[in-house]
Amino acid sequence: MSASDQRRERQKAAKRHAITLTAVRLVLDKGLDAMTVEAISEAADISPRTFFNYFSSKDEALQMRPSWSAVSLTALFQDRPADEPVFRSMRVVAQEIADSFVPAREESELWRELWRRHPELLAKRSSEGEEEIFRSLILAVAERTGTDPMKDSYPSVVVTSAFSVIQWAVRFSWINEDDRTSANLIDEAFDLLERGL
Amino acid sequence: MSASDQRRERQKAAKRHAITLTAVRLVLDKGLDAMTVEAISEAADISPRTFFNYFSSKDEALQMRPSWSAVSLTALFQDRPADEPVFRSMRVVAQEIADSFVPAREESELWRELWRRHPELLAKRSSEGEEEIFRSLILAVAERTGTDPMKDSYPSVVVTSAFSVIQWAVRFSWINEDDRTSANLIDEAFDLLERGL
DNA sequence: ACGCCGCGTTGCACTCAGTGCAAAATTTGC
DNA sequence: GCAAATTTTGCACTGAGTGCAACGCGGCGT
Repeated sequence: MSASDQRRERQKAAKRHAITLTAVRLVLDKGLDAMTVEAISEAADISPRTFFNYFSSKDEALQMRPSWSAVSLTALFQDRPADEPVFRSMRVVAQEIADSFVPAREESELWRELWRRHPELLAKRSSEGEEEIFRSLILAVAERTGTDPMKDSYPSVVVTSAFSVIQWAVRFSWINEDDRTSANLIDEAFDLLERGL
Repeated sequence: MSASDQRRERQKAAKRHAITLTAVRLVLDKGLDAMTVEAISEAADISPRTFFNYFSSKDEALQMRPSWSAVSLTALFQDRPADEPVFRSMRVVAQEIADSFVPAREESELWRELWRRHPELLAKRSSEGEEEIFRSLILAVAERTGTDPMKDSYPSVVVTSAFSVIQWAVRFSWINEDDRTSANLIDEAFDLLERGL
């Protein structure tokens, strides 16, 4: 039961991933307009109805599944030494997020081309669980600094600005030809924010 | 023609605004789920088809029309003295945006209640012309500092982090009971960013 | 071997958003 | 009051997304 349950999970994840790749190829092949649920389903050899067993919306099929969650990111932050400066700890979180946008090697070109042609897709991503991540991280920062996030702006400002530059760095590095990686860009941006604008 | 054209514009804007108010009241009354295009149209006494002559999507009816554009905001920035520090100029832009989220006095309670119950709507807003605003402002900043925005991160970091805290400030001030206005919060946040995190 | 069970897949019918087109209604200029 | 321009509307259609019930299939006990 546990063994076969896990196997099922793996199979399900694999199939989901296969559908995603099919969808990406379809978009690169025929364009975004041609990407109907029907077309994806046919290409992936499943029924349209089954598509929605794997994705709750059409767009979801074009997004990479994040390897982290609000919980794991917050844990990452909280596991840092308590006396480390808050903003230093945020860098660790930032790099973790940036890494999650690096696809497997064989797929790298596929995604790069998709994002180059349709940069909106790289933006759309975030807003999903973002709300919860923000709340959770802001609370964690407030706890570290011993302040009340409803009174002190610092935790909110740190988290929101950090995430905004993370998003910028990821987009920039994937859309443009540039020898700087998103990790590099995040470092540059964090340096600027740390020393003040 | 110029005279009556302008009148038409005003009438159209007024009608659009009336529909928006109808939609907001409908949501407060019956909930988001009940807000179908058909329901809005009926309440506003127009045909469903006409609804789409005024709005290109259902959600658009629940958003306040910004009083600015990429062009006007960039002009605002560029009209600042050339020797003023960039970040100082950004405050002006920030306050302009914050002001645009203050509804007319009689409608204030309506919007506040809507945003309190459905904070997503306050977030959804931005992404519309955001892309263009960012590009335009980043270029303006780069011009002021005499740098290449593809090489120097500074302009991008300033603009993206500024906008992220603007968004936070607006949301925070409208959702929570707090005696600080969004202008106050933006000042606090900009102080933090200016001196460094 | 038989039948039962659990689970993923599928078909079907339905609601609703959104669009193109052409006809009808209304407003405007003269 | 008439003709042109503009706005409103009906209609038909595509496509997303959902609930439900049926179907297929592998495992499991007897």
